[in-house]
Amino acid sequence: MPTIRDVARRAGVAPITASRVLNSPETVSAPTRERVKEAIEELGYVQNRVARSLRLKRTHTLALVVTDIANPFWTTVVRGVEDAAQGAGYNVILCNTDESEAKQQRHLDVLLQKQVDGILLVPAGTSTELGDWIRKQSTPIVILDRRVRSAQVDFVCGDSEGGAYQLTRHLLSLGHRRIAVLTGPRQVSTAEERVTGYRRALAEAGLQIRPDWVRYGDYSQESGCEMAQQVLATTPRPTALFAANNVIAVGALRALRQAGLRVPEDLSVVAFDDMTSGLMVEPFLTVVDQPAYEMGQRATELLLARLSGSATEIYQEIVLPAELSVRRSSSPCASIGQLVYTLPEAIAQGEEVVHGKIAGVG
Amino acid sequence: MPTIRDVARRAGVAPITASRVLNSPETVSAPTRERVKEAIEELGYVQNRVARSLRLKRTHTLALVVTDIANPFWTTVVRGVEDAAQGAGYNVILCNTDESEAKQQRHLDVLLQKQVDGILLVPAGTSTELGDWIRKQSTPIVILDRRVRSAQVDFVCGDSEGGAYQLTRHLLSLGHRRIAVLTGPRQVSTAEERVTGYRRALAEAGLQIRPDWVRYGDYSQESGCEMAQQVLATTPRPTALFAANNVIAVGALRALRQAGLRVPEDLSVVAFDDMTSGLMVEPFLTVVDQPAYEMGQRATELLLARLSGSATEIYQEIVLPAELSVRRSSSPCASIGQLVYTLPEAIAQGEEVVHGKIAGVG
DNA sequence: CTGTTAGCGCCTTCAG
DNA sequence: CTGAAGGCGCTAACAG
Repeated sequence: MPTIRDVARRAGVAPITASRVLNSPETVSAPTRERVKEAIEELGYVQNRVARSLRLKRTHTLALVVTDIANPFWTTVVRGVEDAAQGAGYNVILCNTDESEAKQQRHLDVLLQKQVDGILLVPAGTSTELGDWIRKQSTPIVILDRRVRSAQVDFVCGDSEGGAYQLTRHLLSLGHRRIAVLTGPRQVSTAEERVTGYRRALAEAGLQIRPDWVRYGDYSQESGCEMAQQVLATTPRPTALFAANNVIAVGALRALRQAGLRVPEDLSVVAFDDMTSGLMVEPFLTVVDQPAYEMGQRATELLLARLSGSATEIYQEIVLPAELSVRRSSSPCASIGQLVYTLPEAIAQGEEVVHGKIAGVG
Repeated sequence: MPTIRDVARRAGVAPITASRVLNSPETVSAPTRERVKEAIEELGYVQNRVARSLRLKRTHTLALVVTDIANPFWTTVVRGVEDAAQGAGYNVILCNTDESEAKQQRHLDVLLQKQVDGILLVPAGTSTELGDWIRKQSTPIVILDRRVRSAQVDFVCGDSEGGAYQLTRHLLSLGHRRIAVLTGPRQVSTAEERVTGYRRALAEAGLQIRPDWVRYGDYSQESGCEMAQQVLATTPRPTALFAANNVIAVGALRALRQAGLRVPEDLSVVAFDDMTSGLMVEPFLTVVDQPAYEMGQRATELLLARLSGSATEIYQEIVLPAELSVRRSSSPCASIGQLVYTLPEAIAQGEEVVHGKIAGVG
């Protein structure tokens, strides 16, 4: 492998001159430049960016640490990150944590050792002390999707609460009153915020929250299936299910099928996150869709801004809107045809009210 | 950022000793080792792997260049690569080419400059001279999915011809005679091999190939939609469509819906590649599924074997079997209820035979 | 078991 | 506009 010295020798110049031809050609006279370029061509010289990185203390490489790239939501985020990074001349190292904090820490350690210029991180599991750890690092880190405690960090996410609120409102507007939510781990902000949105919509409608219809799991298919089975075992059973992500939704739908229940005839199902990016022929599931691509893109732009030092000192929090797509999996509630939004309306309709809440649902 | 010299100074040893504690602890006496470890701890020392890579001429980084990570097939391959790489202590830089050879070459150049230890490449577009280029490089490269000309390279792929043959046989066994194939670019090996499998199955069944039922496109949804429209415009129109990948299938299904045709009642549809890895609730499409995860895994293992020099000198070609999953999108042909496999059988059933082929279909 | 020397390939400084 | 010297942080090779 020829080095820049070989190029220089062949062109009859000093190595630094060859270097300049590569990195700031305008500072070299045209004839010299030509000779160097010829030498490069003849030798098939390939610049060694590892040496360059060592010298410059910049690798032009970012890292993206996600829970699981196989989830189409993350796939799309990855694509957004990739495109934004490539556009700015950066490469991306991809890592999966599978929600394991140990794996996450191992990845982060290696990434810092490899001197990546910045890290985009979807915190795995609970990641309790991650916030403190991040603040100790000098490498810029942007957090995606899930809030970390003590949030003195840049953060980009979708509107979990708002999206959950929209989905729940949608179900309410279809006349559903008995709505269960199947969510992720209690410590994961998205899981909790989606429950919050659900609660808000129910509260606004004057409905009580029934605790056994709020189930926490681990964002896995198995968990979705189990949680669905659990809420189906309650009496009266819910008329609608809200799955807090796409994977849970799949698990829940499996449980429903196993129970011989049809969607939406017997039960409506709605979910957070779309299933696949455009590869669905006739999308079935009513969802709120987060702008996954944009999330990756914006997060990367924010990270790059930090790298170039052009970002303000204040940490940013970017919340992207989630958009409702009503499809076939949600339909009017068979038992209750009428929407009940407010307590006064409920009373007007002759609903029984107990302790300021509509009875018979909690 | 403390360096290994700082650690050494603090521990009262030479830098090389500190280095040894990191890289081959067993060669250092226990007490010295402890002192060095303490120093590392106290200083919060982080090894600089860029410097290490420069010295060792190994980066422990692989590159994976795919056409589009957003396609769930590639997503799964990526995951297989990731896992195999992580397991062996390697990181993966991900690049998308979007079928652009220019983009591909830009990526490859940078990756070589970054001194990646090996490259996994899904050749973009036609990549005519890629084979020659690869042989010139000293960096090990494993080709995925698509054959390159002059194949003195390691290669891992799914069984395109066999899979296409299976799908076509499946349609034939349902009584279909008028089967169109919608494939990718003529120069892409997978596109051509899938047509070959289709031809073989038809030939075996004694059926003529009708040229306007063999359409070449570019593996895009638009292309799939257009090709479907084109074959639908023929008379008599096909009773079954074979889409040579999942994206084409989606485009074709869109075209069918726009034309008001039901699947499978009016037309059967089968496809190469599954849609999403497990996120489909009730998979609809009959497909042959390539073992995408395993493909990534095997390719990575092969690459790693090359890196460690343990691989034989002979280039390997690994062809993984594709597996048929019969689902709802394919059903018995309405007009012909009976399977015709061989010419003699056809004659026995009173079919008109012209030039040794069954008439009325070509 | 430990240390000295030297150099991986590049680019910043400072001088010509 | 061009060059000489030096060092980024690390680890082989060779002493001791």
